[in-house]
Amino acid sequence: MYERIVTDFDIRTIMDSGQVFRIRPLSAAGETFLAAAGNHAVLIRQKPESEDRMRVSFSCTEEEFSDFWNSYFDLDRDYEAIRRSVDPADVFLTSAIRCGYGIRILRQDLWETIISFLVSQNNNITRIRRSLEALCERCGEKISVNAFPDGPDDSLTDGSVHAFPSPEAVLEGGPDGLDGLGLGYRDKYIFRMAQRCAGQEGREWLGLLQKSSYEDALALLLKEYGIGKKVADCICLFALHHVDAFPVDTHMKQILAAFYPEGFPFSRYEGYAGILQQYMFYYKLTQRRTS
DNA sequence: GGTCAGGTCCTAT
DNA sequence: ATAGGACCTGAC
Repeated sequence: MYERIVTDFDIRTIMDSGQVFRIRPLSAAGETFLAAAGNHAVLIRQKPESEDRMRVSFSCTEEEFSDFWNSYFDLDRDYEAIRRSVDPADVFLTSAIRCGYGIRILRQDLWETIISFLVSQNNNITRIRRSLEALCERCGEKISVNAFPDGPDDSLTDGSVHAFPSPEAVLEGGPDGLDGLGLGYRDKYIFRMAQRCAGQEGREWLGLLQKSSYEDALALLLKEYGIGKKVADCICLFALHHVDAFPVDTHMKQILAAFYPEGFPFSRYEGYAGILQQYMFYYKLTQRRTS
C-alpha cells in the first residue's frame, strides 16, 4: 500500500467526468474504488485531509505507483495554475472549475481508449460501461488486485477483475465473437480496429500514433472506419494526452451555443483547452442530473 | 412506449 | 462540399 496527499484530485469526480469507463466504486457508500486500466488494476481510497487536500491510498507498492499510476493520473501537472488562469469574468467556466475540482486528464492506454470511444458514439455512459465490462469479462484475462491490509475487499483477490483484452483476444471469436455485448452496430468498428491493431504491424501503428503530434495523430485516426472528429479528439486527449484537443459532442455544442455565442476564447487557453473542456463537460452532466 | 444517448457512415444533391 | 437519414440497444 502506498499513500500520498494530493491537491486537485478526487477519484469520484474523475470517475464521473466521462473520460474513463473502468473506474467504479467498490462499496456503494464507501470511499473505496477499483480502477482498471489496460492490464493494471488497483484499489483506491481517499479521505479529505483539508479544504483542498486529499489523502489517497493505493493498494500497490510505491514502485508500481511511480512506474504507472502516478503518470496515469497525471499527478505531476499543476492543475491549480490551470484553474487560476480562467477568466474571472467567465461565469460559466468559473462555475465549472469549482464544480469539477479534482478532475485530472488521465493518460489511458491507447488501444483501450480507441475501443472505448468507438463504443461511446451515439450511446449513453451506463451502456458504454456495461458493454466494456462485458467485453473485458469475455475476452480479457483475469488479473489479481491487491487488497488493502484492513479492507473487506478480499473478494477481489480471487481474480474477479479482468484486464482489457488484447486486439488478438478480441479477434479470437471471429466476426460474431462480439455478439451479446450490447455493442449494436459498433461491433463491426471494433472488430476492424482489432484487426488494425493486432500483430507486429498493429503494434507499429499504435507506436506511430504515440509518437505523432496532435495534428498527425488526428489525421491518422480519421482514416479509420468508425472514427470521426469527436472520437479522434477523445483519443488524442484521453490517451495521447494532447491537452489542446477539444472534443465537441452534443453537450459541448449546447454549451458553446448557450454560453459562447461569440466563440470560445481558445487563444486565451492555447495549449490546454482540452482540460477546460473536461471541467465544462462534467459541469454540464451534473446540471442535467439535477434539473 | 417514445426519446435519447459524449457520432459516423452513406447517399443524394 | 454539404445536408439529411439510418443505425443497435436499453435506460429513463
